Amino acid sequence: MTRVDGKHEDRRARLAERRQQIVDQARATAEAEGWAAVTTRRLADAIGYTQPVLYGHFPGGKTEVMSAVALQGFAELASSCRAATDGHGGRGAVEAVARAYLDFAAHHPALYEAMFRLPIEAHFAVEGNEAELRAGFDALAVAVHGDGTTTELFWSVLHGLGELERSGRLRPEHRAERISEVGARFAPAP
Amino acid sequence: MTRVDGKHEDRRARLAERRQQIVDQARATAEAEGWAAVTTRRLADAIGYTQPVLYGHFPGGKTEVMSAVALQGFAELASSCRAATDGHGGRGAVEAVARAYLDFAAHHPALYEAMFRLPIEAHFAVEGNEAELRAGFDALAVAVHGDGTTTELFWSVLHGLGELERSGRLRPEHRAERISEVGARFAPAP
DNA sequence: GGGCTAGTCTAGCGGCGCTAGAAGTTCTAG
DNA sequence: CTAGAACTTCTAGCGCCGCTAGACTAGCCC
Repeated sequence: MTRVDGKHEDRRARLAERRQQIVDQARATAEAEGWAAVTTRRLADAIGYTQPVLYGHFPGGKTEVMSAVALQGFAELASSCRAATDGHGGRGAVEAVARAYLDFAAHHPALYEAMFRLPIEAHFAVEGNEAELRAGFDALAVAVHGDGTTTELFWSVLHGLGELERSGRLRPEHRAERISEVGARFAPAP
Repeated sequence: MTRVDGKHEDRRARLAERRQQIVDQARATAEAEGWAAVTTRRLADAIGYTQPVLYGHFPGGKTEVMSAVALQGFAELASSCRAATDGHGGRGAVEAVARAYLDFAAHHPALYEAMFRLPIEAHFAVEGNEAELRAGFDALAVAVHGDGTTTELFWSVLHGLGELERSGRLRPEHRAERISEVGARFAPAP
């Protein structure tokens, strides 16, 4: 039985590793050349297999791969925002989180795109994503120290800033000023 | 000479009309079935011609068509926001503009997508778009009555709210509350 | 050994954006 | 009046896309 279990274990591990390879490769390619350059053929090729193998791991095709990448993103963004509040409070925490959020969006544009450009149902279709999505929101809530509506507004500013900065619609040289003003307008009342 | 001019006039008019047909058809199809359903073949078919004719009007292909649709959108959004401030001042104006902006984004999701999902260079590549883009920003500036940075921030909240609402990430039943809070946080000092 | 299952691949479908070059039509110049 | 230039439009095709049916191997169980 141990042998059989060992085999099954092996198999599971091999599949899991390959699945991760796909996700990593997709993310890397997207970040380097954009999501349009991520095709099922290229992806399958990069891991040394053919398309049907990829579809074995992700029956939903490219969309499901993007969703898996996005899930990683949500975890990383939440963690970045939580880390940013360390040692800060009040307005300082708000600005620190804002900076962390915008840095994340700026440094991983393709990842951020997967997280927010995809219809949300695509994410919820995958098991256990809800907690991940929730965690990021909570990290913002801690910083602004407000009710749900305030947090939603805070999130919206950050998301809006990230998108507009990325598409070159805001003056890059005024970035620090914008973050400071976010602090002024969203700092919790003392 | 009048005859020759008349012919040329005719030709210009015919071409302009067909161009407009393409733009209108693209917009309608996108709004009804999403931009993925807008293909050069379908578009050409819908106006009773073939693909090369469409490419004669829009050498940049689908992207350039989207850009033309987006341009219409910028004009309409700016006009909506300007109209919203009429008869309001201070916080009232801010909330009115916010409501107008979000209504626009909610009622024309495909149009809004063309405006902001497309790289900005695509828009500037078309002659005379800069003024259109500027006009919308100015309408926001009037409402918040602040400097450039404040307006950028106000724009970011609206854009962020629009995108997150559209993708179902904010609680729909708290929409009014969010707009009211935008008013509270962005009303110009009296 | 002989059948069964799992894993993988080949080959193909329909559709995409885009374009070269043929064919038809209208205008112009001699 | 006619020959050719210029314009307009179409046919047909390229290479790529996401996705899938069915053939082929290799290892396991009886």
